[in-house]
Parts: sequence; structure tokens; C-alpha cells
Amino acid sequence: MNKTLQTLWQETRESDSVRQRLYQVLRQSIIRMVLEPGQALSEKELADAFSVSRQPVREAFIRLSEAGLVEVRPQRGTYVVRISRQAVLEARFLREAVEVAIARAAAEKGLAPPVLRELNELIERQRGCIEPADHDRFYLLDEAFHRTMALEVGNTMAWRVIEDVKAQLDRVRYLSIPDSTPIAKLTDQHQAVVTAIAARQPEQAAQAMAIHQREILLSLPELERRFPTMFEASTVSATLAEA
Amino acid sequence: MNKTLQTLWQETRESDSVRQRLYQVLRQSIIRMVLEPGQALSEKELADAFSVSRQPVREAFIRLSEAGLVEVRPQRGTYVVRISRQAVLEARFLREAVEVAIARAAAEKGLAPPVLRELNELIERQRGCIEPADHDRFYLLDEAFHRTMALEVGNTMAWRVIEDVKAQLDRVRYLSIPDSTPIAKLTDQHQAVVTAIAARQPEQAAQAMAIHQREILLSLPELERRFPTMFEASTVSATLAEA
DNA sequence: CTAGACTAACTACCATACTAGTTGTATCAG
DNA sequence: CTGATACAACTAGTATGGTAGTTAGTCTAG
Repeated sequence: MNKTLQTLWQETRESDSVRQRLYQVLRQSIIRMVLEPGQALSEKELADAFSVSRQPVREAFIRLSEAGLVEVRPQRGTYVVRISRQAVLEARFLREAVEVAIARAAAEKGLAPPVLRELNELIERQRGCIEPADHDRFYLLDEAFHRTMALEVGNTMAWRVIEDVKAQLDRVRYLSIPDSTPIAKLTDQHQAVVTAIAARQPEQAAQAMAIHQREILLSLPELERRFPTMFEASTVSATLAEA
Repeated sequence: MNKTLQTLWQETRESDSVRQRLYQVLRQSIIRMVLEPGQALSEKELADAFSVSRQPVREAFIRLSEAGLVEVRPQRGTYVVRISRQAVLEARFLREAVEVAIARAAAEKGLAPPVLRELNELIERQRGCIEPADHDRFYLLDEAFHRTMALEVGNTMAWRVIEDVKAQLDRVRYLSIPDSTPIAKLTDQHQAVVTAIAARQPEQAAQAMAIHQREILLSLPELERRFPTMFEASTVSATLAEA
């Protein structure tokens, strides 16, 4: 069993339930490609590795399968799902729909000055990741940026949805490091969104967020070529449908 | 234990896992107010009632808690969550965001003639529920309408999100029967959406769907007055925030 | 009569045991 | 050597037992 899993396990809060801790560890491991797409996961093996029983492992599997990160095949096994072009496109569509609505709502209702200050501060810190490039830190700051916006519009439910679909997208993003969209460009896009919100221009905010959400589309086909084993075998019809 | 639960249990497919069957039964029961907001649910009691073990009941509880329909308080108990104004508003926001995006995408990409025919047929059957008013049948046809649109735009993920948030909204809808928005009006709104999609007018389709999604807002305050026990005690600050 | 401590009856969580179903392999018949 | 079959080693799903924590009620000390 992988060493990194043990490390992540140690980092989880002991006050949480075993199920939650396992879920977090496995989720992170899948996103970070520690557990590779297609890999089989064993309830028993993981239970032994973490010195817990099979039951919480199983419950974590169920949760992961609902998030679309693993597939549980009854009496057969549980597998890390391969990246699917269809799933990525669906996740991106969904995330755009929700985040654009959030940006528009934020511009309509307006955000309190302290919140705007917090967002701008996050953007500043993101600029600090440009040179030298620090993708890990930017990832965290980027997540914080989107989370802050979602929650400040008063919507925990929306953030949970975003968090779920983000997992699909982050796996792709992780693959595309370091030749992904430059951090500077993404940060500028964040800035554009906040500026439009501060200026109370809903359509402009929505537009800026939509542009931001479409960045990921660019690298997908190339990644599928470079990492064929990570992807679900795409049928010809599926390929044509997207053309 | 309630008689209706047993009936629903009989109707579930025996090929599904006990966990899934329990989830469906409990979900429906909560939406239909068979299990009332605030009511305590007992693992053991339900397990005995359905002649299954506590484990699948527990797993169904976990899934329900993720859908925001029950609250699991460790070592304390599991309770049907009361309707919360905040949760309803969040669910509505989220649903509007996703469904509007779907309507827009459908108008942009266009739908195949058979699909348009199917949607129009559903609308026709919905008209059949107007006089005499058949809310139960309309509910199913309405769900079918939205599901068809979501899936036809090629998005199973989006439909799953809608399905989840719909649970929150359907509970309110169930309360507001029979003095809810007239079926005729809702059907007309469906028609407007399909017409705009068929005419390939994205903005018009988005607008029509947005109007449709805002219907529910109207009845909420009155329902909160009429059924105080069904709702979460709303604090003064929360009330003010929504004003 | 009141306040605090103890107790009994719950709860969810985790561990373990058992069942039924799938799969790969080895063995045996042709 | 090939093909089918039986078996062994897995799997997830379900059942049951044990543990720690919460709660409400009662009983006792003041």
C-alpha cells in the first residue's frame, strides 16, 4: 500500500469519524493521482492498512462512488474510475452554470467591503505564486477564492455541488501541470470577476466567470493523447459526437 | 411504524440492494410528508419493520443526510430535517442556475426532432391533468419533462444535482397543494421553454426557464405561517436577511 | 422543595462474522 | 494440445455483536 496514503491519514483530524477521514484521504489521493485511474481498491487491504474495520472503508467507497470517483461493482470489486471526456465536459458545464450564477448574484446583491477585501487579498497572494511558479499553493488559493465567493452569496449547497464536480476537473488539472494555463492568466481572470462584482455589473461578472470556466477545455484533447491509460476508452461515436 | 412505508417497500425492485431500496422508500416518504419534519428515525426500528439488519438502514441514513433530508447526530439520533427557508432558497437558486443553463444549451445546440416531439407530448399530457386537477400525475409528468431536457442535453450529472435539490423543493410543493400555482400556468411555461428551444433562441429559452423556476418563491412565506412545525425555527436575523 | 448525581435506556459508530456471487486457474476429458 | 468444468480465492452485501457517548428520569442529599 502506498506510503502517501498513510501520510494523508495522519493529517486528518482524529475528531472526525473514521468514515469521513477515509473519504478525505481517498478523495485527495484520487485527485492527486496517487491512486491511478483504473486501479482496484480493496476494502480489506485498506482496512488493514489503516488498522480499521472494513465497514467505514465500505461507507467511504459508497460516498466516493456517489461523487463519481470510484465505481463499485457488486461482488466484483471497487475501482478508481478513469477520466472520461464526457464526465469532464459534464462537470465543466455544471460548474460553469453554478459559478456564473453565483458571480451574477454577487454583482446584483453586492458584496460587503470586508468580503471584497478578502477576495482581493486572495488574488494578491495568487500573484505571489507566479514567479517562481508554485502550483500547489495556487491550487489552495484558487479553491479558497471560489469557495469564498460561493459561500458569501449565501449558498453552502452550491459550494457542495461545486466541490463535487471540481474533483473530476482537478484530476485533469493535476495532469496538465505544469503546462497548464499560466497562473498569471488565471489570476487576471479572477481579478476581472471581482472588479465586475465590485462595480455591480452582473452581466460583466457573469461573462468574466464564464470565460474563466472555459479555460480547462483547451488542454483536454492533448492530455487524452498523452495519458491514454488515465482515460476511459472513448468510443468512436463519442469522439465524433464531440467533434 | 407507518403503513405507507411498508407499501412503498413492496414497490421497490427486489434486484436492487437493500440500501438503495431503503433510500428510495425513505426519500419518497420524506418528500411526501409521510415522515414529518423533526421526526426521529431509529435504525433499529426501521430495520425490524423491514426485516433487514441495521447496517443497510444506516447506510441509507448517510445517503439521506448527504441529500440534506435527514440529520445524523452522532450518539444522539437521526431526524428528518425541518424545512428551512434558507435551504429552500439555496435549492431554488441552484436549480435555476442549472436548468437555465440547460435550456440555453438546448437552444444553442438544438434538439433532435424526436426529442422535441417527446417534450411536446409530455406537455400535452400535462394539459390533461388540468381539468379535473390531477396533481399526482402532473408531478410525474413534470419530473419527466425536466429529466428529459437535462439528459438530452447530454448531462446525467446535471440531472443528479437537480434531483437532489428537487427533494427540498418538492416538500414545499407538496405542502402547497392544492392551492399552488395552477397546473395550466406551469404547463404554459413548459410550452414557452420548448417553443424557444425549437426556435433556436437561447436567451429566450433561458428567460422562459428562469421565470418558470421562480414560481415557487411566491407561496413560501404563507406556507411558513400555516405550517410552523414543518419549518425550522427561523431566527430574526435570518428573516431580516431575506427581507 | 430543590439541586445535583447516578442510573437505565437509548443512540450512532465501529468491529467482526457470515452469505452469495464473480473470476481466474487448474485439472481432466476429448 | 484444446476445451469445458470444477474448485479455490477473491469480492461486496448483509447480519450481528460490542463500545462509547448522550439523554432523560429518578432518587438522594441538603
